Amino acid sequence: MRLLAIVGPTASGKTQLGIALARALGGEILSADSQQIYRGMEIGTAKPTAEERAAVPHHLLDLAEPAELLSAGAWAREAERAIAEVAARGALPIIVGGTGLWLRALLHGLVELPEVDRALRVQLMEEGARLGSQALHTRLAAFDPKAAATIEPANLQRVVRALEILEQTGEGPSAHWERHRFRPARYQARLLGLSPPRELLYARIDARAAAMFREGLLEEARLLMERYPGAPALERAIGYREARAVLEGEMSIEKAIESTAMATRRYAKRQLTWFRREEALEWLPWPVDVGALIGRLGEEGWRGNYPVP
RNA sequence: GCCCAGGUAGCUCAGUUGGUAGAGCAUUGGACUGAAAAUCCAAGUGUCGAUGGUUCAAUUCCGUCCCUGGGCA
Repeated sequence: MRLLAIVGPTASGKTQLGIALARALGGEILSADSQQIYRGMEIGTAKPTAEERAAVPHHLLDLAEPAELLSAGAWAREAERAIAEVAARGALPIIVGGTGLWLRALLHGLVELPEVDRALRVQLMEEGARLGSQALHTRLAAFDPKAAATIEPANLQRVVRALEILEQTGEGPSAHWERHRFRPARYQARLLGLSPPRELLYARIDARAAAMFREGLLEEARLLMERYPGAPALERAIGYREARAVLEGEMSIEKAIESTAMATRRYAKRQLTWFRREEALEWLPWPVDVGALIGRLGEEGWRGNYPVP
């Protein structure tokens, strides 16, 4: 099955480009964004607006409540289903998003494992907090030295995940990984990368952070916090955690804007690191010549059966 | 004008009983198989306010000056 994917760091213009391509090529958009899946988290996640969603069908937004957790695997299964639907309709599926792991989960699949056992995870994290990440890493090394060698002892999250796999399957993660290795590309995918010059990207991020607070992020966060107290997504997502600090009187708005922009810049940098490694990816020259790109993709047959407006 | 405290990395600061310095954050690079906007790893950076003196050697001690904050006038 053929599909297009537009990736890149946050604030690089993926949403806009996706819409332009979808309109011109008869496509529908599937978001690959780990935060835009949350209902109610609109401003802070820069979710496509109602107008944008009216212009082109969007999928995989608003899949969960902020209090819920959606695993990469669960999301990928949802995405497969949505892609099949879009394709069945004769439209070109266009994935738009910046969550590298989720893209990989969709395009290459993850190892086959049982769903995350929340209780087990909580228990292991508590142990980690008590005994230290190193101690759990030592335990992992005793059962699966290969996996332990690839995980930093200080990286509690990864150490715990590895121990979960061991507990749940009776087999160390390295055995699963070796059998899997992301080998099969499950779709005929054309990956396009957006990467504005760093200075410009950072300027856009700074402007966006300020705009979010100007456009009501605090109010949105306040309502969500009331409705979903302690929701992990609200504590984790950039912008929302800063908004919470403001609402709890721990931070000034100016500081929150600055801190949001800073965290976003760091996040964008990590996204770039992730996507740079993707060798099948074509980085589009900046600024993107959208008309030329549409022409080229159309000639190559990347289009749906929809009438081109 | 006088008194006190301070001036060290982009920022906040530590430090050197005299042998030209260091942490956190930022920045940059990297890792990533169901938390991924998460988590973790690595690296660079300095006319140590200026100037004169003492000394083999001054960012460190002494003098003068400049700047910042506070107090007194």
